[in-house]
Amino acid sequence: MADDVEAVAERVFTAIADPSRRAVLAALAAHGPATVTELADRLPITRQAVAKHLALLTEAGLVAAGPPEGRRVRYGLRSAPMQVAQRFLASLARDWDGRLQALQDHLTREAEDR
Amino acid sequence: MADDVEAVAERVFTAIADPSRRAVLAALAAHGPATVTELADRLPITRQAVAKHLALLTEAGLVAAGPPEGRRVRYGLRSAPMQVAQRFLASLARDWDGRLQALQDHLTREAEDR
DNA sequence: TAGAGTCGCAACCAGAAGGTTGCGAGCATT
DNA sequence: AATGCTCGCAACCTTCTGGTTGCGACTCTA
Repeated sequence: MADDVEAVAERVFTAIADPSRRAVLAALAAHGPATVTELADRLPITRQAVAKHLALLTEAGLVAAGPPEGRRVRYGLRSAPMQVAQRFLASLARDWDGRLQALQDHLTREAEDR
Repeated sequence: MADDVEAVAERVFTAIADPSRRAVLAALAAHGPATVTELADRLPITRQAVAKHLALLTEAGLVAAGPPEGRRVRYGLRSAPMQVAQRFLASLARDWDGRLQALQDHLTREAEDR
């Protein structure tokens, strides 16, 4: 299903890297679940543009379609993938700092040898 | 200077969303600071492609050019922006959970009224 | 001083991304 | 039955992006 940590993180990052997408997420966070047209009203883009962004956000797991109320479909936030991305970032930073520390030691040793 | 939290986070996210860029960062983390051509040797892309990615990564603050050693230029990792992005993610998730909790309460109250 | 290696700049190309417009189809309300 | 919504699909356009190739310039060393 290709849902290992890095894959999830990649989708989350590409998702929230776009300003329009962040605007969609912000609108959902501010006013609660909403339909496509409601979001299109609040945002400066077309309904179809919103729909495309919602598709991508759904793919990333950040958003999910609620139970269909007649013909209307409401989308809501899902914070689970964010925590995965967060952990990914944390482990990355940890690796870097470890490497940087090792490099620092290495340079120190080199300087002492000289 | 446009270096508020959201701007930094956006650059970091777009930076690490790309697989080639993550590969560059991984190479730097694994073998320590390196020059453009060294990185191009380890990766399946051209030197110029690496150079472009390094420019973007530098712009994002994730990488920095070390002191020039003659003509050679070594690039190293900087983890500071990662922590900014991490905090950004954390605050986002917190906002969402708060909103979701509020919505949950709202629905519960509505159900009880009925 | 003549190579060999490294770097930066510019042009170019194909494909992906963000966005719009234009439909046709399903539910309502009147 | 007719109007008025909302939704989904498809085509199209423009810009951004990842990547390559082709130089010219600089540094080091034999």
